[in-house]
Amino acid sequence: MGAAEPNQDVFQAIADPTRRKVLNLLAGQEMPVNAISGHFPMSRTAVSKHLRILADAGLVQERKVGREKRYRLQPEPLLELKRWLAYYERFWENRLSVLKHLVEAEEPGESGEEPSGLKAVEPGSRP
Amino acid sequence: MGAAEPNQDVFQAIADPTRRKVLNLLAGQEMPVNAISGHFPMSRTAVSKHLRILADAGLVQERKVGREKRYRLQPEPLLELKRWLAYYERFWENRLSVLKHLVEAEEPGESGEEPSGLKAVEPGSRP
DNA sequence: TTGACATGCAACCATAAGGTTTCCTATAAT
DNA sequence: ATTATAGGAAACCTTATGGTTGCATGTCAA
Repeated sequence: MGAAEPNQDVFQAIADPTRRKVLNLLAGQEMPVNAISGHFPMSRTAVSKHLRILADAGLVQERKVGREKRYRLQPEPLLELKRWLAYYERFWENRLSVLKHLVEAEEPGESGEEPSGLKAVEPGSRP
Repeated sequence: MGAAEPNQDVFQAIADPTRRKVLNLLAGQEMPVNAISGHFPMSRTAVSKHLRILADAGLVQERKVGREKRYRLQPEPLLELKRWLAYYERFWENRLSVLKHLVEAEEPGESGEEPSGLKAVEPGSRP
């Protein structure tokens, strides 16, 4: 592994299924490393490395309590993902309104955007 | 590389910056491989492999036109990402609302709000 | 036809990524 | 003091991943 430099990419961080599961675990509560690693078939060290990657991406926050280190979810970096996604959202909404019923629990009146003439701009960089 | 098995993971597919840029290129229009690879500092073959990965993830669709193969965006698989994100959205919305309360410091009437005891369920699997 | 263009495939390469084991350092607990 | 617990760091291994070059194939243009 080798989480070399800080500020890892969020897309990269959530690419791994194990890390996504970790995020899920930490969603509800704060947890120490041992408790977390108990949910995985790999060594504690391996989980620890995943935690470092998540921390580098800013997705979890660590807090030392006694001899243990508790981790908690820090969802803010996911905003970048959300913005990226929002850019493409218009494309599929445009094409398949039939699939709309699959997108359950969607807020009504999200955004009334362009009908068709969609120009390609770098997603994630909005004025 | 070696795009071994079909049905690659979407999270994995969008983890690579090059592939995200490819998606961005294909957002507006359909493009042949050569035109796509023209936007990258790597060989055409390399881009072609990225296209295969995207295709395996269902994010692009190919269509043969004469001697060229045109690719177009197929955003539907991003729905999975959206659902995954939606699960975590509540967490940061929760926090932001707390922040909002702190900043505004308006009223003492913040009783019936966030119990903060959000239970962890597997995201992406909704009843 | 003959040749130029557009792509795919195979073989290969270097490095990153996920994992393991072994040790080392703090902090409790007895 | 001594021992047990929680976690991290170093060294190492294996496989994925991103990339290259060279060759083969299909298609359009002359």
